[in-house]
Amino acid sequence: MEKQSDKFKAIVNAAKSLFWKHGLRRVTIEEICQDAGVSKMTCYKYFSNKTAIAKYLIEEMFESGIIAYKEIYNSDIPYEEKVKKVLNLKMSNTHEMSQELLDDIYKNPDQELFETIDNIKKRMIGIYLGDIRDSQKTGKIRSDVKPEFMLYFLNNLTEMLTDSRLVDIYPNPEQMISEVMTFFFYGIMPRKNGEK
Amino acid sequence: MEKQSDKFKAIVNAAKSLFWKHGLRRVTIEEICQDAGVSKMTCYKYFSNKTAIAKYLIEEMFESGIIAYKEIYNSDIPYEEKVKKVLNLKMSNTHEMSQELLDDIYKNPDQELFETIDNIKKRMIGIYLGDIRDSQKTGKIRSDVKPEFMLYFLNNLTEMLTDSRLVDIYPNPEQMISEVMTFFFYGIMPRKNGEK
DNA sequence: ATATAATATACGTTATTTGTATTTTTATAT
DNA sequence: ATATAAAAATACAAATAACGTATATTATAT
Repeated sequence: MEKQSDKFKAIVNAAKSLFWKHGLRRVTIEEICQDAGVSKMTCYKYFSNKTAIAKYLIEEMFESGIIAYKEIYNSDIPYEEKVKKVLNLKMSNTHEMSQELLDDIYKNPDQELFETIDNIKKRMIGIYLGDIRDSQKTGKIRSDVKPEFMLYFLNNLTEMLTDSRLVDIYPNPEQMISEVMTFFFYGIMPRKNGEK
Repeated sequence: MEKQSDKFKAIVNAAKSLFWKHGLRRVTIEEICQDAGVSKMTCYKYFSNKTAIAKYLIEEMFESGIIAYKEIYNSDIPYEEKVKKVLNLKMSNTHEMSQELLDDIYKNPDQELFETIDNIKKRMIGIYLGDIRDSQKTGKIRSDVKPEFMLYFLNNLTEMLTDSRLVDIYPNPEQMISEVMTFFFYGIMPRKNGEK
């Protein structure tokens, strides 16, 4: 029982470090098995093919992403802090996954992976939208904004935050996030007297 | 004339960044061509196959390495400084070339690349040995040491300097090199009075 | 000893890569 | 404009590599 799961973990770990470094198409199953110290047959016991391994890894990643997000959202810190932390989380997630891998996933001929990601995305959108509506009800943010617009804008923000044309303007990412965050919360208008 | 060399450079550059990142076997010629923005036929004009491109790149790299070394050796700085700089050079060279690539080269089925590197190494050994003998004649270093032993020891040093078990002992690489250098020049015995 | 699980090996089947040949496009000079 | 040369696009057979499965061998534990 425990030995099985050891092998399983070995396969998953080997696959992860290879996929994360080289993407999907450059990595072969035999290579994964070698790195995992496991025979090909054992690998096929757990996964029917390479895509299945990738699928498992991606699901696992998103799952832990959701948990990390929920932890931030449910924590007892100011709302602005939460948004900042979530943005940071999303940024680090996209960065740790190589462009190589993302490209391979989206260009994948069999659309299984694409659908997997699509499903997870839908789940996350649901969670996000729910949280935004919740925040509107409790007066954390303006309620005369469509949650969908807000979500779209947030996604756009994370893209912006990884765009070198923006990044290069600031000496460090923290300063960039601060400025973007302030803009996000208060817009470009100068603060009125009395507003903090 | 100039356009040709542009394409050539594009191919070489694309191949270099791909090889350096993924090694040899993961990279295909078509991929190189795509990245270089060049058709496959054009690529085959300049290189007969993938190995030929790698061969060119490796020769170019070692060539520039030799030039960099000679520049240090012929420069007008204290002998100890020279050795330190050469060690630094060798360290950065091995680091910039990924382990991935080195593995592929040594495991390469056709031994052309291996021979290429072997030849270059022989050339470099000749240069090194000559310089060591020269240094012995001019009294820079003890003459009762076999140059071959010295060279072997120097190569061993560069290996040590990239060994994490050693690296982890020091807060930064510079300090490590300093200590190793002092040991290399003076051994473990305390300095005699009057010696600087 | 026997059953179980993993490994090693071999192998036919696909899929990919290679290197070349042919045609089409593009650029350049006359 | 037209001829010429060079590169790109396309197509393709041959070689190679990867896939997935079957079978024999070797450990391991009961």
